[in-house]
Amino acid sequence: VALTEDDVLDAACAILDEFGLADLTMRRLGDALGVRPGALYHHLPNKQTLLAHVADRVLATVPAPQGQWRPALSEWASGLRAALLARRDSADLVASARAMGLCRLDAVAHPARVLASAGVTTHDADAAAAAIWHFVLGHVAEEQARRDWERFGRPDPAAGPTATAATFDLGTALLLDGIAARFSLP
Amino acid sequence: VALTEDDVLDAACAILDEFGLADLTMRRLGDALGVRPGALYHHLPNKQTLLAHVADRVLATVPAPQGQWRPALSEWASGLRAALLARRDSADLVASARAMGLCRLDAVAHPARVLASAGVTTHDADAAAAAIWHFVLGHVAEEQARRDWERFGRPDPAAGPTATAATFDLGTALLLDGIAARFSLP
DNA sequence: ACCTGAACACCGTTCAAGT
DNA sequence: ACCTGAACACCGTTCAAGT
Repeated sequence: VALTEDDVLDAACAILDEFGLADLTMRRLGDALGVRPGALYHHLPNKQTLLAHVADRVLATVPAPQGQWRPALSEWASGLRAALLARRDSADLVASARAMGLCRLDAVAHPARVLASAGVTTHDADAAAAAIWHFVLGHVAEEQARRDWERFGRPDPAAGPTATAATFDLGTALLLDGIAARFSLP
Repeated sequence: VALTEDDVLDAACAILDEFGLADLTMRRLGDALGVRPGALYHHLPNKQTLLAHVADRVLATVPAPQGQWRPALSEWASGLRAALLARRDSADLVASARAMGLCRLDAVAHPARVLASAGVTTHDADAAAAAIWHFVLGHVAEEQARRDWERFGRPDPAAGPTATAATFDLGTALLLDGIAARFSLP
């Protein structure tokens, strides 16, 4: 039976979760699928788009925000964080994939629309949604990097304040408070 | 004359600015210094710490915050962004270097102290400073990624809202408004 | 159409041997 | 102490040739 692009993506996700982004290599991927590295290029143009498709898979699992703006954006932020934490090293993946435009932009367009329909300028709504997006990606990137580092690093004793669920909740609360104050939303 | 660790870092910064992080390789670095790749390992244990030292150099140029909390944090945020934008691809560099603890933690400790001396719990101050940190790094990472992509990518027509100076200023304003509101600071 | 086999042009890192 | 020469174990990608 012939290989599918979905088969390749499934195997890529499995390697990612088990061994991390540094070990997700075209050769290892070929091995996992019982195929030579070159065969992968019949299903994907290059590694870059492979990673972009994995990033798209991750973002596809974050639920679209709905309801009143504040709970909607709050749940969107934690939903995005949960989706990223569920797939190892995916914050870096999504960040670089989005930069090259291969990533689904809806991810940040949806929350912007929520703010826009609450009465905020589309210009301000875009910027505010982007601010939450950047905070979440930066926060989770640090969480996942530390997780990778702990997996085979030293105990890493007094390394300062750690990025955790509590710092995440406070960060998003600050942004939502700021949105409420600056755009005078209820 | 013998090579210094500073010589290696200087050459690394030059390659970074001219060719980007993807082309900053131990072999190219050796070529730029007129030396074999293996010779670099007499001055640095590995590439990872080389990158961490470059990240430290970048962070060393961001001025420490002082004065009233709001202008102090505002200037610290834009100072951090300016320092990162001055060195190509440095946002990714700093993010990964900080994850492994090799980076100077003072970078985020200073703004936290500003908030603490304004009357905020050290716990909350740490989290709020980390929130600004994560936003800035996420924002600049996207700016630099897009800059890299434009350097030899397609025109990239309607790629949605771009990370720019305006979105940066609004994002930090939201965070500062949130800090003022949540911690009831003047 | 899909895959093999084999190559091309690279990597980071190590280490005996020279000076 | 510092560097060379040469190797080791990898990379992503391409492409004729097979089926």
